[in-house]
Amino acid sequence: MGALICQSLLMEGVAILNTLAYGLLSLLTNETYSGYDLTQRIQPFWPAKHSQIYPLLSCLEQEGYVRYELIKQNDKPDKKMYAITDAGKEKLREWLAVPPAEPALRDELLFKAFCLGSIVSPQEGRQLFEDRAAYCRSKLDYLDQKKKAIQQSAEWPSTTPVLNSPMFGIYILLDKGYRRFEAELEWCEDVLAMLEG
Amino acid sequence: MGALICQSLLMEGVAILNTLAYGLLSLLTNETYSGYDLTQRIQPFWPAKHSQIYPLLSCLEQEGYVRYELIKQNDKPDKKMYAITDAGKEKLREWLAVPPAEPALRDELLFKAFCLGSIVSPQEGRQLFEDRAAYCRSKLDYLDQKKKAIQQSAEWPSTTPVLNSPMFGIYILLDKGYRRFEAELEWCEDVLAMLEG
DNA sequence: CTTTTCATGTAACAAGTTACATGATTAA
DNA sequence: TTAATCATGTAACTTGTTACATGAAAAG
Repeated sequence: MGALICQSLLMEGVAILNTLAYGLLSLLTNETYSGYDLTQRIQPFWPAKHSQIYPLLSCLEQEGYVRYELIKQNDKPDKKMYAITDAGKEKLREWLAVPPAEPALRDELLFKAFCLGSIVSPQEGRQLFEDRAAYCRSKLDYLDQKKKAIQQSAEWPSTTPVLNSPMFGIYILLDKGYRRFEAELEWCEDVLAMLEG
Repeated sequence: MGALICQSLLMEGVAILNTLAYGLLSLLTNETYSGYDLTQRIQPFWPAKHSQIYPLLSCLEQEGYVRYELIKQNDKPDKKMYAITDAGKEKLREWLAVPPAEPALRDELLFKAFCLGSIVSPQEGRQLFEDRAAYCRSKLDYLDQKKKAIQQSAEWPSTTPVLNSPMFGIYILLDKGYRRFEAELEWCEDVLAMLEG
């Protein structure tokens, strides 16, 4: 798949990148990361497996949007640390100005919840929503911890988020995640209350 | 693609269905729908195009999980009204007991928001978040309207949602959507305030 | 007069997942 | 001793999107 993108060029010789590729470039704007790092960090924004990331990275490298340095390690396997190039930044800047596509949420719990009035028993429903509530709580714990870590870091000068800080982007995304799971947890708790009474 | 699923059988001769297939069966538990109807109604829960729905429906029909009646229309094209069969309900019931996979959210705005601290100008940021806020408001309007329509319908006996009603499932999903976009809108407004001050 | 809605389908392609492949270190 | 973590890659497959194909009615 990666190979195909590398070859697919517009008439002017401009490579066409997909959202995942722009996502990788976005993550690389502040720091250098290995393919392994990127695979983990991209999950909250755009779920993808390493088998999709690695070929895409070599493709971005061939196109000159990223470059890597091979880091030899003793205790762990060697790794390639990727950095965005000026061409990559330029490509990303163009994309940022394009209005984003509609967000896509795929959640099978919604189908199962839909069946609550018909073929799902309240018993099964309780199980489903208790599990999801627990999932939300674990996400909230994690995000809270991350937010606090940023607020205590050296690059975070004031109590309120500062636009000029490179941490600003990460901060508002953690905040987004927090609000998302907060709302979902409340929903789960309200549905559970309905299933009882 | 649909053809492949129709042929892929476990050793015991049991067809393997994907989430989209179970989603279609879920929607068919209360009412009969055409492929066209299903394509529209499934969007909020699991985005899919008609080119994916139609072959899947014929596949489900071949496996005996749904059945259709051909409805001839004068002013509009003829259509196939699909209904779930007993075998389909049994298949769905089995699936409902299986713990659901993690929800997958893919939203390119998140990447663009991430770049706010680095290469996105506050000007561009404002545009992005104002557009998303408007999108959320339109969704909230739509969902509010739908919720009110249910509350005023004949099948909705009391002021609070009733578990036994077949409307219960739809109601809690509309509620979920409402909370989701409410939280997202607040986030957009808070980020916009940060971009100003 | 052009676009949207209704309605169903297929073909070609892009995107995403699962499985295969390797291998050392470390924690449970 | 089993599993997880780190680290990179490929092959085979499934899932999802775009484009092609048709055509009448209604709304702007």
